[in-house]
Amino acid sequence: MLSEAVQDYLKSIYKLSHASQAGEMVTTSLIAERMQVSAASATNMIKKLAELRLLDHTPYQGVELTPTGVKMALEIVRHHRLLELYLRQSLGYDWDQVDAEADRLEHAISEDFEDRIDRALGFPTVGAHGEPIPSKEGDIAVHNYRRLADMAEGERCWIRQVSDRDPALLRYLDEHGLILGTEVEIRERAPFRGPLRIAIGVDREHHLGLEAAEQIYVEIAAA
Amino acid sequence: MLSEAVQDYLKSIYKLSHASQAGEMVTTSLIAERMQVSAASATNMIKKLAELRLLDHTPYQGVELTPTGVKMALEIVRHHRLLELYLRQSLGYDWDQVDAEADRLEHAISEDFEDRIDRALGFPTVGAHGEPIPSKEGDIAVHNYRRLADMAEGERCWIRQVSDRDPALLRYLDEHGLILGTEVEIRERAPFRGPLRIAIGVDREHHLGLEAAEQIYVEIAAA
DNA sequence: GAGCGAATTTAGCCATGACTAAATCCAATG
DNA sequence: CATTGGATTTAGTCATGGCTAAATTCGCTC
Repeated sequence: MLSEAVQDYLKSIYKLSHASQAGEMVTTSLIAERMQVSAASATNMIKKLAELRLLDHTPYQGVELTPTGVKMALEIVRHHRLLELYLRQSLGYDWDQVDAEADRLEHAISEDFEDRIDRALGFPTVGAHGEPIPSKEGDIAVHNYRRLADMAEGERCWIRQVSDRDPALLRYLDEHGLILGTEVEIRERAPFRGPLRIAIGVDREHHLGLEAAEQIYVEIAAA
Repeated sequence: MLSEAVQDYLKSIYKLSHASQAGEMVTTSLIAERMQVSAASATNMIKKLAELRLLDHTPYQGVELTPTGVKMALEIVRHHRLLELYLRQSLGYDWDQVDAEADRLEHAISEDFEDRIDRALGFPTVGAHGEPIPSKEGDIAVHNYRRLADMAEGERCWIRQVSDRDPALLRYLDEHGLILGTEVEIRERAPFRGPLRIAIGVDREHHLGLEAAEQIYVEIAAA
C-alpha cells in the first residue's frame, strides 16, 4: 500500500503533467510549489518515487510518470472525483468546498466504499467540475475542450469543465450562473489581456476576467 | 490538532475504561493488545498523552483519562458512531462492516462533514450497534442495560446494544434475526458456562453461546 | 569560454511512532 | 522475607517525511 504522502505526490504530478505541454517534463519546483513543501523535500520524494519505478527522473530536468505511476495516479484521481461528486450530490456541498473535503477523504476510503458511491451516483463518467472520472481499469476519457480564453468574438460554446484549483473562482461562477452546461457567446474581446464580454443564454451579459476564462473549458456549440 | 495515532489511543483507552469496572485503571498491556502494538510502544504513547494532560499515568499501575482526555475521546467516538450509522443507513453497509470503514474515515472527516451526516440521519442519539452517540458538546447518555448473559430463566427483554468488536458475531446475529429491538425470553440457562436457550418473539427458539450473550446488552421488558 | 543566477541536489537535522532487547518493578509464593 | 515470573519501563534503533544550509549544475549572457 502506497503511503498517503506518495499518493499525494503522484496525484499532483499527474495533474501537473496534464497542465503542461505534451512531452514537457514536470519540474521539481513545480511539484514543491503544488505540494507546499520545500524543493529539497520534493527532491527527496522524487528519488523515492523513482526507486519505486513510479516515475523516471532526469536529474536537473524533471520527472515523468511511468505507466505504473500513471495507473496509480488514476486510481487516486478516481477516488477524488467520485468523492467530490458524492459530496455535491448526496451531501449538498457547495462547488468550491468539495475539493478540500475530497482531499481529506480520498486516502481513507476502501474499494468497497468506492464501489458503493459509484453505484449510488449511477456510475458517472464526469466529476463535479466536469473532469473525466477514470474507470476502475484505469481508462480515462479524453475531452477535446478549448479554453474559454481562446475563443474568438462571436463564437458560442457550452461550459464543460472548470479548474478546481481556485475555490473563489468556483464560488463566483456558481453565484453568477456560470455552471456546467451553460451556453455562452463571446460578445467582445479586449485586445490584449483585458476581460471578455460574454452573453449568457439569451438575455444576460457579463464581464469575465481573462484569468478566469483561462480556467474554463468549453465545447463549441453547433453554428 | 491531535495526530491520528493520539486519537486512536484515546478512543481505545476510553472504550477500555468503560469495559472495565468503575474506578479500575486501564493497564499498559490492555492498551497494547487493543492497539496491536508492543507494550513498549504503548508506554511511549502513554507518556506522550500524560505530557499532553490527556490522561494521568501511575507508573506500573495504569492510566485514567483526564476530563480533557474524555472530551477528546468523545469527539472521536462521536465521529465514529455517526459514520457507522451513515454507512449503514445511506450506503447499505452490513452490520459487521461499518466499524472497520468508520475506523478509516473517522480521522479524515471535517466538522462540516460531521454536521451534514448528523443532519442527514436526523440527529440520531444511538449508533448502529445501539451505543449512545455523544453530543457535539461532549455529553453522552448513560444506558442502564444489563448483559443478556446475566438474565435469569423466564425473564423477557429487548436487545438494545451489541458490542462492535466481533464482526463474526454481528454477522451471526443479523442472520438469525437478533437485531436491535428484538424481544427475547430466556427459556433455559445451562447451569455453568453452557449456552442459553432463548425464545425470539413468539414462535422461534435459539441456542446462544454464553460468550455471545456477554456481548449483548438488553433492557428488561415490562412484566 | 568565463561567470552569474536560479534551480536542483546533497548533507545533515528533527519529530513521530513503531520496534527489540535489557532492565526494573511488583505481587504472589514458598 | 527472599525469590521469581509477568508486567512495565527504559534504552537504543529504524523508517517516513518534513526542514535548512550548503554545494552543485545548467542555461544564459557577455
